[in-house]
Amino acid sequence: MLRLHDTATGAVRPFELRDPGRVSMYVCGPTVYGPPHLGHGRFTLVYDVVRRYLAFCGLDVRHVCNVTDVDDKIIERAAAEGREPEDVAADAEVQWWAAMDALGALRPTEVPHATRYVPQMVDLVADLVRRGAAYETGDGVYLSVEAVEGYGLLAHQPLASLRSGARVDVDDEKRSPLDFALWKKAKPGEPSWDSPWGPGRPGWHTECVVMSLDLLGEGFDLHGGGQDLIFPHHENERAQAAAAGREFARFWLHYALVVVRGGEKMSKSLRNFTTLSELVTTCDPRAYRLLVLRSHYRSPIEVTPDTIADAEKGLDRLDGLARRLALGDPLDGAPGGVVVREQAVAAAPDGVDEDAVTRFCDRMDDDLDVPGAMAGVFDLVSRAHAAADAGAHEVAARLGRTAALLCGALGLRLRGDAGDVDATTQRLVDERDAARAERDFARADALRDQLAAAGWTVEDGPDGTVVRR
RNA sequence: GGCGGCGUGGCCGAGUGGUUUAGGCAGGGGCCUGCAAAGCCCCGUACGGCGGUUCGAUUCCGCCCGCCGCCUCCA
Repeated sequence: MLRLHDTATGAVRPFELRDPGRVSMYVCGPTVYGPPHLGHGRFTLVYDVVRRYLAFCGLDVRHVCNVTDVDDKIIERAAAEGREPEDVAADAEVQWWAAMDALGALRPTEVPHATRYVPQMVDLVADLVRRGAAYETGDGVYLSVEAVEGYGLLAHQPLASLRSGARVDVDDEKRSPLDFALWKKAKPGEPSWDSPWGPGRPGWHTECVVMSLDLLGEGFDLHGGGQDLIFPHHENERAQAAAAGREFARFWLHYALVVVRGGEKMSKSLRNFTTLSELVTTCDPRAYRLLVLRSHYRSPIEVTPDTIADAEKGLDRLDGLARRLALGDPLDGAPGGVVVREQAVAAAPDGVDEDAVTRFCDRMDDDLDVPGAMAGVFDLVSRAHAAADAGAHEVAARLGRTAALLCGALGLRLRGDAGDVDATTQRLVDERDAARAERDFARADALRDQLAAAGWTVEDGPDGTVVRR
């Protein structure tokens, strides 16, 4: 039974589902106005792993991830570039999915867009006004946080102390500095929709309330995002749902942020980010997944050239086993693109090491201790090599297959092929084999140097020379 | 000012009240190899500081120091 840390209670507790066997999860996706960076990559990878693990356990997962396609940032960007806001959003969204695909993440099962839900948002805001929880001002409609039972639940702070720390500008029309916009009245040139309060657009927090409840229903299982969304975004979502008398998320799952050298968080506003497209050109995207898998989701990860290089080495160790044992990829042809434990165990003709799978799940069930689970995978790698060295090929195959299976469960594909070897390179390899057969080692070494200069690592195995990049 | 988190061996990074180790990377020794590479075996007696609880704490409690996050937009 999976146990998860819930931000609302601050405790790790059993992940009990609303509907047994089915998981409903909603994660706060991007505002599409610029290129996604490493932090967004972690976002996608963390929830990709959550989803895959739930599926691995045999659960049917609905994974909703919204796209915010109307927002101040988009409007500002459009104005600055002399473009239409919807074009800015559309282009940024294309970039978003390209980057997430490159990371090997499954697409969410549903991707609602804010602009498609405006009428329903208007209904929610009107309902909140009707209930006396929201009020109209000169520039919009605001939620009165005073009217919300338990405001501060996620921030773990009472209303008074939140108010004392508030850095927002004083607005005479707002009853409390913490009151937030549900509806923003349109200024000239801004995208707008009709409403009882005149033309305008929805505030940021409202869309997630409406879309999550529409798609997943009240009391859905899991709501997630980065730790930077806890307050005010998620607090304000919960506040609206509570004020509207709707049951909201049962669990709140927040992951820690990506930090740069020195521990400062990576963010667009600090301008210290690396885009995912840059990352993917400099390293194997699987290395970034492994980097994310090596730390717990609630710990910050430091991404630097050194930590990426470290992950690449680890990846090479995993790939090395796949090469040696010619392991297949359990994700190839997997229904839904996910590995399911029971099916995988049943399908493997020579079996898998079920003890290792159980240990893996024990670690994962403990609030997703992915690093602990991966330690077990690396342990399998060592044991598989040792078995192969000892000539116990069936044992080695079973252990190796298990390692590949568990990597696949976390969305990490191992690569067992050495990559395409071009004709020129193959000729050098053949020449080197011939030289070695004649014990002309000076020539063999010269050829190895030549191959190395071209970026190939040369390995002499029992079946002759093998090269790889 | 309020709230929360973190400080583990050269580096990254889990975990735990005590007889037996996370794991990866780097490093040292050995085996294998024509030499390498890959792989295997062995090696490092780590838990910010000061007190307290305890038979015993890195693990619980308190204080202190340092770092970070949130309280404004942000994955």
